[in-house]
Amino acid sequence: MKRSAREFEYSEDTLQLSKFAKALGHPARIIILKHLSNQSCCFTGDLLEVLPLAQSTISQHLKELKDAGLIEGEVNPPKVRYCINESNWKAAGELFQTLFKEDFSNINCC
Amino acid sequence: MKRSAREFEYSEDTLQLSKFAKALGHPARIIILKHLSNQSCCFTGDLLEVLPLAQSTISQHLKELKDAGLIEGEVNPPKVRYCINESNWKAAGELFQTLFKEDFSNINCC
DNA sequence: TCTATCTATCGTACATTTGCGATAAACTAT
DNA sequence: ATAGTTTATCGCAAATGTACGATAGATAGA
Repeated sequence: MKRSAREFEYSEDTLQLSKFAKALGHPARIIILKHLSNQSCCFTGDLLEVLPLAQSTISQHLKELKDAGLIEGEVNPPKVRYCINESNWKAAGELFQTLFKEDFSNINCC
Repeated sequence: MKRSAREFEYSEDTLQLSKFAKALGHPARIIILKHLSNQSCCFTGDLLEVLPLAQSTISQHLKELKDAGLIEGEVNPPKVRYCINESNWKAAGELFQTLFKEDFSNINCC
């Protein structure tokens, strides 16, 4: 096994899953996603009412969620409406479900 | 809404979910968890054969997974056997499932 | 006791993340 | 044109994450 992270290729699924997970790895972003998936639909920056963060910080979190593909924004000046990106959301859900499908209930381990 | 991250309390579920997600937010740790959940059972540091990383780095990743509660290690000198922490694994699976349960299939959005 | 094996931890370097205020950009409405 | 509203981006500081080699600790076996 190569001892260099550079030349190694993780599988596409592994990379995708870790990317989604990383995007979920901050409580503010969980709040945003919960908010977006509760609102039956889209949404703009009244996140300022929901999160204890500066506008610029929230904008940054939105950008990360967008870069991860979990949400998308529709410019509707001067506002921007954010929604869950449904296909990627579905894909993410499936990747997590696959990872956690083992239940170990009948395995006598350790 | 307070404009200070310090004094704000995220809900327990949100914090727990983001903590689990953060632990999953690196491909090496995904590999480790997949490996541990495929082996029907426990495991030690033959992760060196699986990952392109130095032993110390792998040890660090294991520590993060352990700190997040996703795995546990049983010292069995000079080796250490790592296993999925089943109850936390189950809890994590449920938290993710809850987050992703919406399917949006009948909502006309954006 | 000495050696070999396995793992954790330390120290270090570099990159990324998180947060803020200030500012710019884009459009509406006056 | 001007002013107001909303959001993104810049610049900065502090904290955290990632990776490595070197070293320490714990134990089994010679």
